[in-house]
Amino acid sequence: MATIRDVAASAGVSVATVSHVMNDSRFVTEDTRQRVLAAIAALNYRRDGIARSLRRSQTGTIGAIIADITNPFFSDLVKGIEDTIRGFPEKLNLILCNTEEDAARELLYLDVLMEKRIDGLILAPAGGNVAYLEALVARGFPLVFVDRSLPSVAADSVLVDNLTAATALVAHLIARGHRRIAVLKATLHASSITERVQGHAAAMAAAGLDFRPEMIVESASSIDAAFAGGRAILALDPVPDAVFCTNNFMTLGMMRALNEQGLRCPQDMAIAGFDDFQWADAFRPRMTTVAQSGYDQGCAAARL
Amino acid sequence: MATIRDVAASAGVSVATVSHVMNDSRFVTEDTRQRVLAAIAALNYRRDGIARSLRRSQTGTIGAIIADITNPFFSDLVKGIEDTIRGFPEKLNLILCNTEEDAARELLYLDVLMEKRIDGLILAPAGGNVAYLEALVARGFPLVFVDRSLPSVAADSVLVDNLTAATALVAHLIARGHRRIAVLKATLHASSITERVQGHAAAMAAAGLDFRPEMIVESASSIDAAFAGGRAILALDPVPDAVFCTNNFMTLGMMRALNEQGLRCPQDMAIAGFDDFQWADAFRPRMTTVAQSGYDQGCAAARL
DNA sequence: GATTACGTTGAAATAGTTTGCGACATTGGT
DNA sequence: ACCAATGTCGCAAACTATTTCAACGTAATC
Repeated sequence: MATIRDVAASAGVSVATVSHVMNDSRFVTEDTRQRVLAAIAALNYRRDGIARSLRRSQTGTIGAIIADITNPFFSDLVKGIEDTIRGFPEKLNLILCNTEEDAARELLYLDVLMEKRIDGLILAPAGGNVAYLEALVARGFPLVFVDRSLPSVAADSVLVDNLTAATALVAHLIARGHRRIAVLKATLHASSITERVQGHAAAMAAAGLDFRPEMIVESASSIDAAFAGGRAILALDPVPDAVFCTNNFMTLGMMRALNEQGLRCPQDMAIAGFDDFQWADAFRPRMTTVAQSGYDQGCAAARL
Repeated sequence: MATIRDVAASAGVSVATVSHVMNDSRFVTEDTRQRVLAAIAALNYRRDGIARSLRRSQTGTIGAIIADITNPFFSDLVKGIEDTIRGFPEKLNLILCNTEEDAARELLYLDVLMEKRIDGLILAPAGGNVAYLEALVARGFPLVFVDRSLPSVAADSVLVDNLTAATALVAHLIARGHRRIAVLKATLHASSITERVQGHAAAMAAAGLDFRPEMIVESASSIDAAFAGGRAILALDPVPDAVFCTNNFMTLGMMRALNEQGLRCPQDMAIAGFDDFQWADAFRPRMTTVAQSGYDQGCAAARL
């Protein structure tokens, strides 16, 4: 691999000049510039981004630590991030990490990303690691939360109004005559999920309906786990006439449980879900969902 | 930020010793090791991965250039890659790039990833850039293709047998009595897609059915484009009794077109698709699909 | 008592680039 | 002919961790 020194020697100039033509960082006569460019082409020289980063102390990479790229919400989000950073003149790119909602894994990733000297981080926090993150923003590190946030950490965040949206969604179910509305709740230490559950409670209370705690069924945030949770809901006595699913894994798992019992939606049980997915509109049954645009959230986070 | 020099001073040893305790690269007496560790903890020192990479000439990052993270096939694939590299003792991580099937963007990404000195690359080639890639493998750079490959580039690749799978799928349609089987083809310069179309032709020929070229409708690889393509197929005369969709975007677009016309699947028209998606089994209609595991392909590629 | 061997540590070279400072050359004005 | 101003470029010092080579101290051997 040719280095900048080889190019300089080949073009008969100093390494400083080569650096300046590559970065347009000061004036160089057209003649010497052409000589340098020719040498670069002849040697097939590419500058070494590592050495460059060391000197400039910025790497041109940002990190994204999310829960699960397999979840359409997050893959939309990542797409939004990438589409946005591609617009910048500095050639940024993205290091992707999946925590699977595991705070220990999040910490591991935080450490290695910091070691890699990323220029900024977009994080859907799994919870925990609060002190670590506080220290980060205290140092002035560019951190932005997405999808959820940690109250004690003073970082920008991109969020939707989960409480209002969930309240409206459950109120809609109530308006359509449903009374026994269960919740299939993902067990996450994420502010988004707890807010959605609060929305359910608020809507029920506003309609003067009471519900017992056992109508909130928890399951891990995966389709398989939600399937089991869905079964539990169908086994409730009395059986609910509607269920509010706190994210799209919950919705899918619930749907699967319904299918398994040969029940139909919405005749036998209505399903209202948080998170839409673009595939849904080609299929039956149609469900009531609150859509949040992962893509737009990704764009906003990247701009921050 | 503390440097290794600060740690050395604080522990009363040389920087060399600090380096060696961090890397276990030579024996250090337990006493001095403890002093060093204590100094590291006291200063909250993290080593600088950039300087480290410069010296060791490896970065611990690999690149993944794929078509579109929004496509469940690719997000499964990326998940497979990440789950696999997390198992390695060196802390690897992944830089993700979406080409949207654009060879020019692929080239851009190739350049910046090379500049970043990635240790390896997993690539779903958009086509083009052949010379560039040939030069890469000639230099001994670790490149592995995934989902598709470029015949002239001598790199490892992880592929499914598209021809056999597509042939079997179309033969299945024929066995169920379908005769006029159209193809909704994604316009990609990807070997995978052309092989699937060849599979359709092979199955038709084997059954003694002939089909006219206008029964192959092309559309860009997105749901919206495939929706338009699906309309075109429904406008064919005579109208086909089945459609083979070459990837999951095509399947979704076709389904949407069917819905729009109030047609039902499979009564009015059968749909067979390449690529399954895990959401599908919760919904109606059920379709015939050939499933390929993006996850497993990602694992295999990462191991290579 | 001197030499060898071994275990442990330090000093300095190294990686490839950016950048502040200064050197040299050319031009224009007086 | 001289001075100042401007234009163009080179030198060398950063940046931070790794690694080689050499040196030190201690113990063992002849």
